[in-house]
Amino acid sequence: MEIRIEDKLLIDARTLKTVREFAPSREVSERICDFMSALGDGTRLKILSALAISDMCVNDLSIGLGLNQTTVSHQLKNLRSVGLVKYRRQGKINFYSLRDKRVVTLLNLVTDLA
Amino acid sequence: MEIRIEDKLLIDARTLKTVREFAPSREVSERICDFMSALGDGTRLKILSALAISDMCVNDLSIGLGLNQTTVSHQLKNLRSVGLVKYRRQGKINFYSLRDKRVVTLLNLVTDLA
DNA sequence: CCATTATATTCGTGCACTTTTATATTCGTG
DNA sequence: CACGAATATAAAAGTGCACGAATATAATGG
Repeated sequence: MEIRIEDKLLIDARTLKTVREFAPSREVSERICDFMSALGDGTRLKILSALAISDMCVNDLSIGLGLNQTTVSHQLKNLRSVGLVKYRRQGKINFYSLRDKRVVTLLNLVTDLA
Repeated sequence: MEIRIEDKLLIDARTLKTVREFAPSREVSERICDFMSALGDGTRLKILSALAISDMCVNDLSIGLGLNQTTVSHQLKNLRSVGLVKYRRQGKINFYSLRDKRVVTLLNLVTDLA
């Protein structure tokens, strides 16, 4: 009679099943990771914190936060790609804002936990 | 008369002041970033999702999730260093668990947002 | 149409992080 | 004590990513 790999585990088969079912799917996991990674960077955190107060254009973010313009532009692109910010164009100026205000809630929760 | 850099901004001085005051301090920002980065990795997310179901030892995590033992060990160390998990030793076995169940709440919130 | 302002993009570089391979450590058992 | 199991650590290899310099694009004003 053969011995399955699961028989070597300390946890029971039922728990293992639950663990595997609870695990986020490949796509969901990837979305979550991208989302969290976006919040796991000092520069992006600064930008988000600023946008939590007020919509701002790239130049204001750059000068107001003391960051290079290209750096801000880069990170805004990243934040856009994971859907954290949006912008509206007005002439030659781009006004950026948070796409979902719940991000502020999230940031507060994390600040408590961290 | 001199022109200060702030005079070039579109946002008013008052808003700028608020933005700068709201910005998390260096240390807080770093803690948040570390914390979020820890959640921004597929392997660590798997481990945390598993621990959300049940305390588990390294070997069970390794086999149950299909990951190398050393990889699990490394990532558990990372998760420990940001205070996301803890463990209790029992003989030669280390049982890992979530340090704060609110992490599950956080994960659910993020899953909604992402 | 030229200059200027605001923003984006391309590209190169350096650094940090993940993973793996190999080895060490710790603990239980015969 | 010798051995095997469970875990950790060290070293090496591969990868990704943030940042900045230079350049491009787009819009406005003269």
